[in-house]
Amino acid sequence: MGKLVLIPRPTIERLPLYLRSLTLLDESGVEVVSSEELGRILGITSVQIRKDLAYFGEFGRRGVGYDVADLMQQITEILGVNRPNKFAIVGAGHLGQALARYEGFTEYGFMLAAIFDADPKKIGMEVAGQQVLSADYVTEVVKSLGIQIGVLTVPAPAAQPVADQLIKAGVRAIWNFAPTRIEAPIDIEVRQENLIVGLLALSYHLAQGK
Amino acid sequence: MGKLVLIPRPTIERLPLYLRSLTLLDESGVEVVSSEELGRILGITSVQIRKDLAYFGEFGRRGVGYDVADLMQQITEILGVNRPNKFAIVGAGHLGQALARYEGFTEYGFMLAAIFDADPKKIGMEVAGQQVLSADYVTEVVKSLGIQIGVLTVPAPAAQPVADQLIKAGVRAIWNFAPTRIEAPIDIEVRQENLIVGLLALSYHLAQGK
DNA sequence: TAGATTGTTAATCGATTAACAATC
DNA sequence: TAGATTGTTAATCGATTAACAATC
Repeated sequence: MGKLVLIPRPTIERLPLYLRSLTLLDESGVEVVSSEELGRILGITSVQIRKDLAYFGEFGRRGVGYDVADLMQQITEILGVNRPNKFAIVGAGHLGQALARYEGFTEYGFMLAAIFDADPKKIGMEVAGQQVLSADYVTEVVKSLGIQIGVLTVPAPAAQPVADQLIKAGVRAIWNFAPTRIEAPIDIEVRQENLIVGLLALSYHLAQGK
Repeated sequence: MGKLVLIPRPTIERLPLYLRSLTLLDESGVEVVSSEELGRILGITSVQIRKDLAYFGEFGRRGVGYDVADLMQQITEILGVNRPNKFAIVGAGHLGQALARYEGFTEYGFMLAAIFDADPKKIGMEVAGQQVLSADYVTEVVKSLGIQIGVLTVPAPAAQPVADQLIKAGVRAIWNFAPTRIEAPIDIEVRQENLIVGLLALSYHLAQGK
């Protein structure tokens, strides 16, 4: 049983969009939505949406559409946001602090369990209800709190060593904002988020006069 | 002349990675690099790199490799980072401030030309050497300073109206961090950066016990 | 039953990878 | 010349879109 077909990465990345729109629809009292309507809201074709959902099951009713509350529930479970998820931030600079205070994460049950920094000036500071801890305690704290997700907002040279510590401490997923690739065992999910890429891609389009 | 072949989006997004690695190589005195070596550094196959570069010209020397300084220069021009690029941030919350202070952008010649917020408490605050201006002046200021890139770090409901103002003021590219789609004419390049997507995609992998 | 809309199979499109000729 | 490495053409792979049967 289980995943015989590999789910395309783009499909996984669209699920959060579906979830968000469904939540908004639910809040405005809508009970049923068609893939056509959902597609209009998100700027995605209805076929794409049906194809994506079909990877996980038959959630709709032919001739009718999808039950908003039910589909929300299904996607919530698929994405694993039906339970609190603890994450730690390493690097309490501007970006680390901004992510720590980002309310969107809390809405989906993500809890900032710890925030670390190597700079003595930052240690002890309060950020989003958490005291900044010394980066020396990453392994210890992450292990004892059972934190599963690590967010890296450290300078590039620190990224790999900190990632190693996080992995050793039991983290299973790493969200890396440092502009450098990190190596990790295949069972650790690493997501590279390079902000420079975003800005330079925009710049490219300006440069092409497009 | 010109773009007869459409450049794949993934190719454009890899160019900044090449540029970064080349800069590091250049700084450590390396003068020539092969696609093989560059690929090893970045975790990308050498064929991929050669294919990507070939869209823009013949930059290498067969049997030798690529001249680091020359290739840097070429990519710099392709990406349009060979001249100062002005950008404005709308939304001086935590994320907006973090982006305003992000030093990586400055390194590539991006200049924060203005930062705006609608909240009277934030107006007048100094962020990264700029006073936060009232969002009422977006159109006026963006137009008079000739700002071409707008960064949106406003709440979802404000995203579209602010985007409209930016476009009216002459912005040609928008980097949208608000978790909502924005509509824009096709000649305006819009990049959607949804942080929730990143975290939920990681969560998905945890949920699948992968 | 007729109309609407899903879920699935087949066709197309786009990007990556493989193979290899060109050439330094 | 032999070895190395690029640039390009062809093959493969993966994702999206089209077509349509199933069914509410």
